[in-house]
Amino acid sequence: MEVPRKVVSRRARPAKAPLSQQQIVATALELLASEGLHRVSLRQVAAALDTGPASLYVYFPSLTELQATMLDTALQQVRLPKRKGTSWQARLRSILLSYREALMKHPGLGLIAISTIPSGPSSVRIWEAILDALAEGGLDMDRAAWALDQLLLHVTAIAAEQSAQGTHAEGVAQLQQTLARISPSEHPRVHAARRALVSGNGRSRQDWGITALIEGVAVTARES
Amino acid sequence: MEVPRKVVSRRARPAKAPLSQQQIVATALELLASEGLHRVSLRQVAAALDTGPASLYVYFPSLTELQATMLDTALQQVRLPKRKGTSWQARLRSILLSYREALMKHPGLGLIAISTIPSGPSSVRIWEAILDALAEGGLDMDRAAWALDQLLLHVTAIAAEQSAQGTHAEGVAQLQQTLARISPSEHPRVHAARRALVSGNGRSRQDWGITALIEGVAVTARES
DNA sequence: CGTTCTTGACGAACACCGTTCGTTTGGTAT
DNA sequence: ATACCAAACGAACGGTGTTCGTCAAGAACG
Repeated sequence: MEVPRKVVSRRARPAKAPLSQQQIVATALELLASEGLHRVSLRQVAAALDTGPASLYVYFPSLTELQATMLDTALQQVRLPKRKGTSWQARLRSILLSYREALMKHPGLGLIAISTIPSGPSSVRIWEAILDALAEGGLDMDRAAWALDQLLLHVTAIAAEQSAQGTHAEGVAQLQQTLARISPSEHPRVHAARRALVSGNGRSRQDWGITALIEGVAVTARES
Repeated sequence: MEVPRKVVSRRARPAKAPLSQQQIVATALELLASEGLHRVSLRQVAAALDTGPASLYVYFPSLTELQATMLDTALQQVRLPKRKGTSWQARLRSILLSYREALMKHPGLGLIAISTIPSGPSSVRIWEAILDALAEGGLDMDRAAWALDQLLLHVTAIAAEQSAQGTHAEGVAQLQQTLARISPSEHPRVHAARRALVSGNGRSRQDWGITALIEGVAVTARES
């Protein structure tokens, strides 16, 4: 049995790929949606583009930079409500919910988002909208800046948590087991709430958390 | 030049290590504190213990499990206030601040915490204290369970964010650069707040965020 | 039209990583 | 003294991000 030494003539593949930043990012996001985060490596993305890992370094200086671009691209889909008759809290809430949705659309993006500081053009656009809502709520600039940070942090954390759990759901089983073994005498509150702690699809819990944080922000605005 | 084939006699190293779970975890935490998170690999921990990576698998089935144990060990240091004359909000706040401090003591632990669901004995102890405070605040069980989840998530996110930034601070520079280029006409709010967005040591901002979230939780309790 | 120059593509290699397999070994029970 | 057993571990497998030097194709220029 003889090993064919020469590869297919370079002419066999018609023109190869032009290869561009956008194409790479699109492929990576596609891969992220179909496979998990742990399958999105530089090499896998390169393989999906039918090339080697070194080729991508022409367009991105590092994997981190690629991920940042992926994140910014995904954040383009965040919808910003027009300034209408709704309250500023409602507007804020709708932005944050859209933000969460954008992150969750590609599982794993949440973990990327919490490891980097998003500062792409999409982010700036979102910041503007959030600051606008906060200003209408009466927060001064410093408070608004703090609020912006903490609000986005919270939403990002929600997405990250879900990303991680989606990846390896064995941690949930671990939690259930722990809760089942709780001693009623030693930890009565936990024991009583052991069902509530794992109930819910998470969605309503997250919604409630976001609302609560906005409410808290509003309260500190009033008493300032 | 001849390669010395035989290693040092096994007798040279007096009795080797007894090697135990606790010792491994302690070494790993030490390594995490001194070096960064990216230096805490199975192999590095094993090397610090003067052994090979395979040896650790006797005590931990995977790196993830090791990290979970590290996390739980670190959370043992969270201080729970006695039920005194202070308000339930103040008690809750003090627990969460201690939680944050425990995570931040070892940079990188935050990222571990957000990727796993802490369910060790230390966590249960903390849950009990938090649920107790929330019950005093008048929250019913389901709400309290949600609040517990969101509060710990937020604190964990704070620690994770700081862990990531500490690892590679070049993202901060990226942010500063982005803010410097903001067009005043296109994004007036962001431009006006560009200083406030990077000011502060983060500590006061985080404190404020935690307080705001607690406040929000309290509000929803009142109106339930 | 022929030649130089630039730049994207990429094969190969480096130093890591988590994990597994099979063997060795030291202490304990028989 | 012997048999056993679990801890220790050397070596390897398949993966990772990144770097380096080379190659080819197109542009620019004489």
